Amino acid sequence: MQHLVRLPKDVGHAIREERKAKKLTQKQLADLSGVWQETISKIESGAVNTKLETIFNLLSALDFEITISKRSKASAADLEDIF
Amino acid sequence: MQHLVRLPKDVGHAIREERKAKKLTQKQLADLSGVWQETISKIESGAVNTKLETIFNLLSALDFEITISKRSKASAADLEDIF
DNA sequence: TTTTTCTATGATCTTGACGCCATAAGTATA
DNA sequence: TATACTTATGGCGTCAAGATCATAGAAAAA
Repeated sequence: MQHLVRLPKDVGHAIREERKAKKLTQKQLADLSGVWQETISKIESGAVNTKLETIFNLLSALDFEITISKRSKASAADLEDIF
Repeated sequence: MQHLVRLPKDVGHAIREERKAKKLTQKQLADLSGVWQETISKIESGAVNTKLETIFNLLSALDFEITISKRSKASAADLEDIF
C-alpha cells in the first residue's frame, strides 16, 4: 500500500493502517521501534507534531520508507474520493 | 526530481537540492514557508531533529509532497551509486 | 459476563526544536 | 579590494515531544 501524505496527521493514519495490515498491536510496534505505546497512540490519532526521527523509527519497523517528490496535480487517491 | 529518504538528515539534503533547483535563497524560502532562515540552515545541514510540521511547511513551499511506501530491496538511486 | 488484552488519557520531567536577534563567515559582484 | 548578499553560528526564551508511570476505557476472548 502507498500513502500520499500532505498533512502531518496523514502520517499517523498511514502508520496505523500499516501496523494493522501487519496485525501488530501498538505494544508490539513499540517493542520493534523503540517508541512507546503511549506515544504511538498519540501519533496515530494525530494529536502530536511528531519529530522526524520518531517517524523514521516507526516506518523502519514497519519496513516502510519515505519518498519526496514533486506535487502531482491530482493523486489517484484524490480521484477515487471525487468519483 | 525524486528523493528517497531513509534517514532524517536525508530530508534536509532533499530540501536543499530542491531549493537550489528553484534558485531560491534560504531567506526567500523562509518568506515562502514561514520557517526562519536560521532554522532552514540547520535543517539543510542535518543538525536538527525537525518536527513534521516544519518539514511540511518547507515542502509545500517548494511544491513537493511526501509518499510513504513499502521499502524496496534496492532503489534505482542505490543502483546508480553502486555502478 | 468475567477476564484478558489493547488503546487512550493524563500527569510529571527532561530535553530539544524553533522563533528571534545579533553577527560571523563565506561567497559573489561591482 | 570594497560592498552586498547568502549562509552559518550562538545565545536566550518558550513551548511541546517523548519517556515514564499509572490507570481508565474499549474491545476481544474465554
